[in-house]
Amino acid sequence: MNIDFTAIEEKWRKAWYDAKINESVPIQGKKKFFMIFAYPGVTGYLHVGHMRGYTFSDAVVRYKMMTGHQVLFPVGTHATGNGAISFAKRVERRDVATIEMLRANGCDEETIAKLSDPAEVVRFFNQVYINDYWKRFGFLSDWRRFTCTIYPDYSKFIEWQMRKLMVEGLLIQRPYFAAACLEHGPVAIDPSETDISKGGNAEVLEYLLLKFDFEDGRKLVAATLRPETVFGLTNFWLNPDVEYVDVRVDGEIWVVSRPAAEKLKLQKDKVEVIGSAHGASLMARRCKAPFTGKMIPIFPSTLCDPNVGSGLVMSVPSDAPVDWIGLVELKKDKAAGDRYGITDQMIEDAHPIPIIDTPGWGPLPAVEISERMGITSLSDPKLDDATKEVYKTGFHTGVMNKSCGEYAGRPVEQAKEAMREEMLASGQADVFHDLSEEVLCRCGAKVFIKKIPDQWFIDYANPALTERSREHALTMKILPREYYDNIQNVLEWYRERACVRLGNWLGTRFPFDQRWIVEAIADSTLYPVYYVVSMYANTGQIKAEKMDEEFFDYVLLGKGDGSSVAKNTGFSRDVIESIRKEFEYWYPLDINLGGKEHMTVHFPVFLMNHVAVLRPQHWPRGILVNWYITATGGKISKSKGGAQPIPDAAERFGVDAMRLFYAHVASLYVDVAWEDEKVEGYRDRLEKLCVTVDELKSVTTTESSEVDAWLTARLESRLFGLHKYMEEFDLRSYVNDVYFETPQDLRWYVRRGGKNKSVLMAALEKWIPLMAPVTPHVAEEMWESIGKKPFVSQIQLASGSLSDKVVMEEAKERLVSRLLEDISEILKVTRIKPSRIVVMTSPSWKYEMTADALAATKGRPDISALIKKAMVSAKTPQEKKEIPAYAKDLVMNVTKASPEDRRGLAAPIDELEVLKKTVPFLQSEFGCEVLVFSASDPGRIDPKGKAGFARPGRPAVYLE
RNA sequence: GCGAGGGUAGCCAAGCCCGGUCAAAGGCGACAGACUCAAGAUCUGUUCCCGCAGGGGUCCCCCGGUUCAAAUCCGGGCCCUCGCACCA
Repeated sequence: MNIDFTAIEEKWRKAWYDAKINESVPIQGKKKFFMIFAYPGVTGYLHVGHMRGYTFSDAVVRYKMMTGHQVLFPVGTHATGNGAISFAKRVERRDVATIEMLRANGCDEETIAKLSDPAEVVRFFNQVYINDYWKRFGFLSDWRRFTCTIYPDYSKFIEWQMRKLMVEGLLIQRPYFAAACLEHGPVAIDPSETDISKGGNAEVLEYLLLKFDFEDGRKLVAATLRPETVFGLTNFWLNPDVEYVDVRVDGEIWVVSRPAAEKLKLQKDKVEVIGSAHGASLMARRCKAPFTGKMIPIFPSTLCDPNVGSGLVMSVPSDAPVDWIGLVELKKDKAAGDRYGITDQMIEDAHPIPIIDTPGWGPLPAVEISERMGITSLSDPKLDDATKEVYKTGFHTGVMNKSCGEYAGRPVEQAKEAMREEMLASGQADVFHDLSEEVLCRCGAKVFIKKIPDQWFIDYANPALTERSREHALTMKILPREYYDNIQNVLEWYRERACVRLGNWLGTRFPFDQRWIVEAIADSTLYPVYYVVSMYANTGQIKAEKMDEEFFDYVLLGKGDGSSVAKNTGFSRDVIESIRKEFEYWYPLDINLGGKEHMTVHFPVFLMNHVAVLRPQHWPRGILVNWYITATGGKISKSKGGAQPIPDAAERFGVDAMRLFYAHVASLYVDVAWEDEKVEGYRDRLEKLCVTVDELKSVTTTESSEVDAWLTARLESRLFGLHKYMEEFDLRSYVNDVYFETPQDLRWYVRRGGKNKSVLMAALEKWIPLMAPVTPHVAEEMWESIGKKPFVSQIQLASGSLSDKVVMEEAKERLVSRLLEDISEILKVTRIKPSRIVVMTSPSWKYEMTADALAATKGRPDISALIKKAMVSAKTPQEKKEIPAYAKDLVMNVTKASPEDRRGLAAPIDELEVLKKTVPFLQSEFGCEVLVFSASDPGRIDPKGKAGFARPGRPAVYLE
């Protein structure tokens, strides 16, 4: 069969949206379910991987809709930041990759021309996301509520949120050191290099500047990451070929390199270059080390890079391989020594001083590792690794040794921090930020670290807020389970977070200072709230410019007076009241689903902002995290492309096949590679199911059979299990049952001789709706094909049950299928072609003993009690002989039995009767005569004495 | 640096929290049989090793431990992946 999935999708999509079944309306008194997925940033086309989480959400929402809930499933987009701006810039300068990517996605030239405007970029992609992705996939989202973070009404909401945070005392100001281009302001340093043209992997390093007193009162300033090593100082390094400058800082005169002076100007107030000093002139003189007061000589080193740190370096040859090798080389270089007046004795005096005891290392790790790695020259590239290794092990496992004064005996990790504080407090040191590698702005200019003296932060470290959030998180449904635990730690460790920024960004102006734009995380954490309001703004019933603090306070916090709000905003009182009522109805948010990248950023602040601003009854109730769909070779990247456009994939595989793939290919909580063949497999599966439905609905026979009751019961029990899965949002198990196990049931029914039209139709009427959450288009089509009225999407699913009757029917059929397996196994092993099969059910005493064993079970049944009881009522000597062995066997089986087996064994079924009715089926399966006896029937046919094998649930078999 | 997750049969992937139901679900692939003129589709069966009676052996990255019992718990090791540090 060749099914035109695209046509089916189009048909039902249109039908749903025409009938507006996606529009959310509160029904007071009815249960509600409110779910969102973390809206995507508008930075280009999405790829097939992104649809995983979105589709999962839609499936959950559809399921909820079919189980008695009014649902709200709104969508929006996030355009704050520089994504659209940098996209527009790439288009403007006709960036080849960007243009090609647009064309590959079917974008025409006229549109491309428009996309050099960021606002157009946002408008364009908003439309792409809605139409080409979400509607195309049949989402039952309420489109009337769509919002975007740069809409004016959304901005009003963000302003309100910032005001509330201010009132709560959660907005604080303090200095901050940010990467910035002097021309273009702050830039983001990240591997995708959206703002920059070089240096995406750079890190911001925090150096400590140590001040060394020089004889004339100036201070030589060395930058270091390891202040604790001052105890091992032996000398100072300066580059004789580099120009150094005198800089006036806070009344002191510092000597640093010229680039360092420029950087300092950006990070400290009133920094002034007042003179210059050539490195060579300082050679062989002495300076006084901070902290220890030791006098050390100044030696030349060409390795002092004026662009790194301060351009001056302190030398600790015991723990820094570079310093050690520097000394070794200097010793060999007589010419340099002579030139600068450095004697052998001076170098000799600069021998390494052991300062840190590190397990597994000798007293001088730098010397040791240089020898081990065979490093003898400063040009050896292995120096980097050597330095890292010594630093890492020393920092984590080292202890300051006895020559470290009051710090002796303290772990390096602690000593470092304590010494830093002490030197800063005494004015012997200062802090300096620098980038670990060169970073260039898009404009080509160098990026520096710049002090922002008055940066605003949201105080997520606030202890009360943290505590309340953590407590609330414990009451939430957070999946996967690991994250439920881990979010406690994330919340605990969460620190102040910069919430506004300068520069050219899209977003909302900070209400307390218009120079700032609210940062992209800060404006995307409380927003589920806004979907309640957005619909009214979209329809023009309320106007952005009038949405003031009083308005939001009233509808979201229940504060104030409705008539006053109406008067001041000019909005209709009815509208205001219904927004407020809707908010009270839909909130709190039941589930927020987002990718795993949100675990340490979005989710914690999402939670904390709710806790900070809203009333407790409106705090969120659940978080679901999804892992990624990756490309076979690695992560599918938005910017780097390489993945097929979503509409193309939809056309090629069918939307429902993709939806099925997402839902079933793996648990939500693992990454999984996208493979065309797999998706094709799911498409084939769907086609098969369509065929199955077609065949079953065409059955016209009305004869009843033994298995009619079983099929009905089976679906009851499946239904019951499915709801259990969905309580845990375990869509994968749900799909496995609906799409793979249930068709097996139907096949078994037919194989067993089931052919009753009305039983089959009843089964289809139960089964097809179960597919509606995951493959809704195909489900609607099937539903229609069996003569039902649309929409299957709106059918209420039965709850299912595990009643005694259901258990008994399942146990009966299990008896039959197990017998079938046993016989097949024996046939396989013996390679007999049977002429007759004899089946023997257990003697009654075995049933009795089994019942006793099951009843006794709390832990293990008592073997001897079972034996004693059976012996008393034993009728024959043969029986007495069998009892002990059987009892032992039974106890083992009962302890190991699954709940299902246990229920089956306990079910009161007459095995002899059931099996006698199965004789025709067995005869046709094996093509020979089948006889059924009780093992205690004197007339049984059992020449090889197999009757003893009989157990309840597992009759004995004799073949010949 | 700070933090998280993971290594299961030819492949993908459940199971692990709550030890016995586990030779380990399901899918894919492969093989065999049925149907068919044939192929495809579909259905049935097999797919770690041994076995002419429904059984036995070995197994879930490696090593060790706890236990009557470990894929599952604990300790150590090797390897992989990912998140964060004003991209969102």
